Amino acid sequence: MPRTEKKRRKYSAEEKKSLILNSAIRVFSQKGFHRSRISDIADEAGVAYGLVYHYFENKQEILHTIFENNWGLLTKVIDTVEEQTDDLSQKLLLIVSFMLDAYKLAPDIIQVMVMEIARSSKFLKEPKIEAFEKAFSRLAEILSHHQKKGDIATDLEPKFLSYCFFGILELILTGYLLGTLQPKNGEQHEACKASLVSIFLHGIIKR
Amino acid sequence: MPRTEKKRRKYSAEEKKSLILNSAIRVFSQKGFHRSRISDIADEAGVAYGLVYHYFENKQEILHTIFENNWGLLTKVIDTVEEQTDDLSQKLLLIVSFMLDAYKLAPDIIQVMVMEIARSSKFLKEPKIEAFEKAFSRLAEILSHHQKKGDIATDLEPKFLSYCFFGILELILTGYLLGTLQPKNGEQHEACKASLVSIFLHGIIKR
Amino acid sequence: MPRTEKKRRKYSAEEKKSLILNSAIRVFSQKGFHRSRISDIADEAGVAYGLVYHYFENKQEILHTIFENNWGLLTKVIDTVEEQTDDLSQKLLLIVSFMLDAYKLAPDIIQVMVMEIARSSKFLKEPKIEAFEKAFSRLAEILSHHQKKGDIATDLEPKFLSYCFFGILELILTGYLLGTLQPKNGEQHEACKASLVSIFLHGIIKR
Amino acid sequence: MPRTEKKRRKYSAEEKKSLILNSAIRVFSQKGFHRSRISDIADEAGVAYGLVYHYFENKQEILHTIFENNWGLLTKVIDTVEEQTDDLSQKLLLIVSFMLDAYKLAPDIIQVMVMEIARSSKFLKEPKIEAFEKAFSRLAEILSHHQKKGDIATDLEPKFLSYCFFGILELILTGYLLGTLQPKNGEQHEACKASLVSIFLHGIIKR
DNA sequence: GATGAATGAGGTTTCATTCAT
DNA sequence: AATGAATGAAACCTCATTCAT
Repeated sequence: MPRTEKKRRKYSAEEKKSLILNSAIRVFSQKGFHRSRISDIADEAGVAYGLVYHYFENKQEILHTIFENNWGLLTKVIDTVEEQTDDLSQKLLLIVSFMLDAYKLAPDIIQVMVMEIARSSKFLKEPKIEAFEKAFSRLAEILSHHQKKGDIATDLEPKFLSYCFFGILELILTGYLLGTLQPKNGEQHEACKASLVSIFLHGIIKR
Repeated sequence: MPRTEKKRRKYSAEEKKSLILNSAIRVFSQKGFHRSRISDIADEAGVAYGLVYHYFENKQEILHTIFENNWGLLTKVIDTVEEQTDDLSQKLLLIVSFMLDAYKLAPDIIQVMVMEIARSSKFLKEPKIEAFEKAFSRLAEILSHHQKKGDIATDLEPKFLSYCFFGILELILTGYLLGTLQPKNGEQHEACKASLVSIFLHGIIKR
Repeated sequence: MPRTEKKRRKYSAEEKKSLILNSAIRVFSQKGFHRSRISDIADEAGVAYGLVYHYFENKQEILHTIFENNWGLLTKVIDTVEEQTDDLSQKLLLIVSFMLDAYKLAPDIIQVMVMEIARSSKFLKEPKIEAFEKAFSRLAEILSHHQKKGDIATDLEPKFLSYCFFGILELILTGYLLGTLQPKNGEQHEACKASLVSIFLHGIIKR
Repeated sequence: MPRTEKKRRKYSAEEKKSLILNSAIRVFSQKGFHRSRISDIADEAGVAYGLVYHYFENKQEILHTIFENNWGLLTKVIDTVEEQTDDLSQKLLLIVSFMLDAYKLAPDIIQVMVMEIARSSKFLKEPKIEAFEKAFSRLAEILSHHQKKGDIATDLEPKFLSYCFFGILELILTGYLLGTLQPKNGEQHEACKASLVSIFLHGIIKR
């Protein structure tokens, strides 16, 4: 019977959970959270739908886990940006890079984060909005620091700017996701990142 | 007493439809589209839920109607902006004004448009994405015109800029809606609009 | 105002009721009773659906009226057959003629009578089954009379034969209605009637 | 106590499906298809109504399954009749026997087949009419064979005769189902079958 | 761990019928 | 007589979740 055992033991518990989570991301991304059934996720993962409940409390918790796993990454990037450089434009480029590269690597995750979580956050328990808020605040702090340094015009509110910055990123990603904006590749992809930073820093006016 | 007749026919058909539509906007805005039941809408309007089906095919059509009614307004604003002025910054200000004022006047509508429609557009029928796309394209045309005039840096793609611009607006509104960003009033509200245009045109860097 | 009056008075009350009834027959025949909505009938008649309730108690009563109007005709034919001739085969031919001609003249009525009323009679109030029963009994009486006269084999139960006879007619009509059996025209239509009588009287065996 | 375990899994999946199907037959037969609710079926089967949807797409599919399961039996009987005997009257007796015995064994099934399916077939998807048609055609072929053999009068169309034959059977069964015709038992039941065959073959005229 | 049968709350939708105008 | 807005019971169906095996 060890042979059969092995077949079943192809994945460890943690791997199985991951498998289900990734299936969920794919399914949510394709059909949207509300239109996705637990059985869709289970089918995608190739497991019985009852098993999903071994690893997750309920459907909502799956979405929550996706959020936790990935939003943390952004937070971490923003947090470590300070350590990497002192240059404002470099800092912004790191954030832009992270997000656009993330789209390249895992558009499904971005889809879910942007579309499903942002959308429903208003109706969720407080903690999720707080998490969002934290990222915005951290960037605001960075901007505030540079404002004090004299890099940024003093009549602009850092928090407000933080929303502007992420707004640009979010809608560019949305355009990519909807297929109405063509994502670039290779060098152009990098140029695109620089462009975004430049637009935010210097605007679009020809100087 | 015919004038004060309270039971039925207080409203004309068109008014009743409007009543239901506005109730739907309020309910969708408070609970989100998926969490809203037809009976919630009917209760809010003070009618039997069967009546909702007298005026609308189904729940989705209510959302669709909200979209049609309001997205058209934005499209019209963008379309008429050209006739009002030749100045790029004035044009952008008109658009910004329309959207931020709309939030002031009817935050519920903005909530529904941004959260329920914009973010779930991927799952909607094609035509809706097209409608979105049209607004982006119209702005892109305007920007393209000014690029040719020499107002805008030539290395920037108008369509891309169009997404940046609306992205800023969208996330500012989202911040207002989530309550994480404080909307301003009166003069400051106007200053805020000018700020947004200025950020887009000249960036945030101190000159 | 007499002019307007006239327009409205195009139909008398009785004519309007007839109009609705005939529309109902057409609609029931096409969609079946349960799938037909009152509004379908009203549309077909070109009136408001509320008006249907001026002339009929409810939907069921419409069906009931169709039954009453038309089943009576068959009963009358069976009842008067005795007066017309003494010959068994002539009597049966009169009944067959009536039913097959009725199909030619008004297949919709036959459709409704056969499909909607016969089928649901089990679930209706007693009276309807009684009415059916009466037609079968009357024919049974006629057959019984001829049995006593020595025309019909004595080991056959007249009531039983009555069901056989109507069964033949009913399924031939059903075949016509379903389009799986080709109705004949003109002379062949008459020959068909004679055939049916002959089959019932002498069987199908070659003599 | 595992043997007497009463809560769940008393039946295998296939048995449970059968249980629901048989409950449906009973309910349809008593109340008619349209008047039967899914919950009636579930109650009759002693299960939650959601379970019905575990085994069947929808209500219509239940009816369809009943049809498939049982119409197939008749088709098979007609198909195998040729192998059993060369005598026309024996062949017809086998078919008559099958149908009248089926009524004895499972009047509910006959009720549903005759009342709900046969009579509403016009509104069902094409395939169902085709299935009916096939049985009629098979009998027509058999009759055609005997016509060529010289058993049956040459001026009669086999397809037409096939409708006559099934018409007789159908209305006799209808009489039984409506309770307006007394079904016989034992020997008389057998005599009744013979009678039907004889009527079809030799008619009712005293020779 | 794994399965999928079983449950039933919850929501949508239909449409016969009523009734003010 | 005529209209169609209004009502709400009724039924279907979905699917998250539980739980015996």
